[in-house]
Amino acid sequence: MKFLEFEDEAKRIVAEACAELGYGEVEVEVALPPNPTYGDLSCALPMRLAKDRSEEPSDTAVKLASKVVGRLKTTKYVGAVAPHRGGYLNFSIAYAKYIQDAVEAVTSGDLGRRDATGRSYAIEHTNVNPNKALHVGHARNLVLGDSLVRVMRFLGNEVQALNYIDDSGAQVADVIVGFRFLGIPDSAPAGTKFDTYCGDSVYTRVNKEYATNPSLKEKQSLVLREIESGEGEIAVYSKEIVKRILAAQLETCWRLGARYDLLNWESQLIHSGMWESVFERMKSEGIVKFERDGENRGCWVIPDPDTGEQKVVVRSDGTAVYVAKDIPYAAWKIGLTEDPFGYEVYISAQPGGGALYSTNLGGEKSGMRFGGAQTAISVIDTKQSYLQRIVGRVLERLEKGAASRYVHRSYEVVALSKGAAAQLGFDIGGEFVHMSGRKGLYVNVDAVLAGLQKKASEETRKRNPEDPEEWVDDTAEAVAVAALRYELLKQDPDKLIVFDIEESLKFQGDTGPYLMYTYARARRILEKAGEKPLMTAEGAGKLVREQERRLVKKLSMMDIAASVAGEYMSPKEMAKFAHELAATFNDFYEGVQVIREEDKEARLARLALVDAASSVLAEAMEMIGIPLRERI
RNA sequence: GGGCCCGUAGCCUAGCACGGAUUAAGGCGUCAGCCUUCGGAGCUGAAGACCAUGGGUUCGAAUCCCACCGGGCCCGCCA
Repeated sequence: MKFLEFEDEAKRIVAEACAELGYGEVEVEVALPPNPTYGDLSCALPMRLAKDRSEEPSDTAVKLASKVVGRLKTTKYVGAVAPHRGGYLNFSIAYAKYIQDAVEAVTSGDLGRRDATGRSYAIEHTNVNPNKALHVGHARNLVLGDSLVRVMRFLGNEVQALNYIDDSGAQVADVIVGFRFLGIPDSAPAGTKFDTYCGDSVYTRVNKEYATNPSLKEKQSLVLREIESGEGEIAVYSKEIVKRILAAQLETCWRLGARYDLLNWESQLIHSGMWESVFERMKSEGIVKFERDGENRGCWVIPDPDTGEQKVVVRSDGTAVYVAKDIPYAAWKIGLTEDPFGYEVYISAQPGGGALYSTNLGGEKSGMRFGGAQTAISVIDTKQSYLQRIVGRVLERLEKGAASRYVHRSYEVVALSKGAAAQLGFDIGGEFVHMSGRKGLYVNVDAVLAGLQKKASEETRKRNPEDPEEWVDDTAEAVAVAALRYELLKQDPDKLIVFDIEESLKFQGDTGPYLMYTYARARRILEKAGEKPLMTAEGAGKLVREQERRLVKKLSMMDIAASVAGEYMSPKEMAKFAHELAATFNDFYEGVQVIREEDKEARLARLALVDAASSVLAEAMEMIGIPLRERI
């Protein structure tokens, strides 16, 4: 938004001054000064110029500044420039004009989507095996992926949000084994969600049985074969169970604010014929080779050019391994294969969102097109990095440049603190432990949300004693989602999160609820004012307080944060920005009166500033999926 | 054995991509303040860090390079 214009102006006049002084064509870089007393923007160019010409940096800075000053009449937003003895040029914003334009831009809906690239993205996330309820580790994937979808859309890209359903793997088979061979009833007791029931009571129990009952393990491979063939009574039954579990999981996903465009079923991928055709191409291009002897005798392998190691893709019995499913799927995402799928509506309207489609085989395309994106982003945890690299390498061999269009957005997993494990009845040795669905050592997302919701509803009730129960519940639910999403998103994806239940029950400080609170506070001012905000040149001229300037400067930098978030596929940038903006607003709130300001022009201008700040905060919150409420 | 990631106050984190300003930024916790004033899920102040360690590059390193210590993960004809 306006800050970028301010930057561009500063760069321009420095470049012009350099040309005038005979420094030639120089690349002008600017940065935010470490301390606001230096100004609003700084440029270290004099230091570099001085070094090349063995001058004193401060002399160069002074010389350059004197030429830059002469050009200030050509700038709208650069109000002053000052040399600093360290060799810097420091620029200050011409605030009267800047405040007026920045606030008006926001009010008229210009949020500076100047990075709109119009690229197409296929972003895959969530991808939970349909045999259990989501745990907080899955939630990290979902929050990262869904926020990325939101950021990319904000930036003007066309995004398909994909959710891959592994309906033909061992994990699903285990649940079917439990129902069919251990006589476990296939309906959950009252009050328990079906996904939770299958994960907690069926999957873990079957895995315990495997240890003592070898014949049960044989049943698993029987079930697995039937499911994979897609035919027979067990396959039909499994499909029904998977649908029921998925329905329960989607409730949790929607609760967390995620929406998808397409479900990709692994069972259909297998029967689509894509693997066979990709495999033929891999053979003819020499990407895979058949091993005649050695330890991989009888297998098709992909050799690793770096290490000389081999990755088996087709076993000696002719069946394909796991990664062999990923290759055609990846190829489909970026359009390296024909699209074999039809698409049908799976759910006509997701809560607060559009239709959710599903692939089908041999059906109509119903006018929808998926796959074939310019760039595919797969949100998958860091453990899969090795396999994802192999996929990328194969794609690159199939088509030059394809590897750069297939991006593995990796992230570290969520582990449990000693305390959280203890609450689940596990006594662990160290300070944290990795979650395990098989052992039942995991924290259920619905349970976490329920705990957060309970605490939030107490807080909300205290503040709003007159409001109806229903409103309090709904508000508390939103606060709970805000708290969890923010906590999982704000931390760098490369860092392990050690989840602690007590620790997560915090609504103060650097949290999602803080953002909601700040937004509600701002909206309250606008509601109570009973006047229409109006930014005029006269009014803008009266906003000379430090808190007002900091606020307008911060809100005018949202597009910078969004473009960084998009460039590095790092939605946490938006979390950081939202928090900074909220803190800046609260500082303004404490120090500056709005409604009680007697001067009408100043009052209406300040109202306009509050209006703009709340709009920008809302936009940033939406990009990370934090719910907006007028009151909380 | 090969590879990837993490290490910043008592605790949790930001800053590292593109190296800059003798005040390294937040949050939790601790201590001291701010409700006759637009919502105290807020704000202000204090104490608390030789940025794991040792070298190197540079006028300048939390940031780049090398080494090393500690922690996590990956390297199946499992999925």
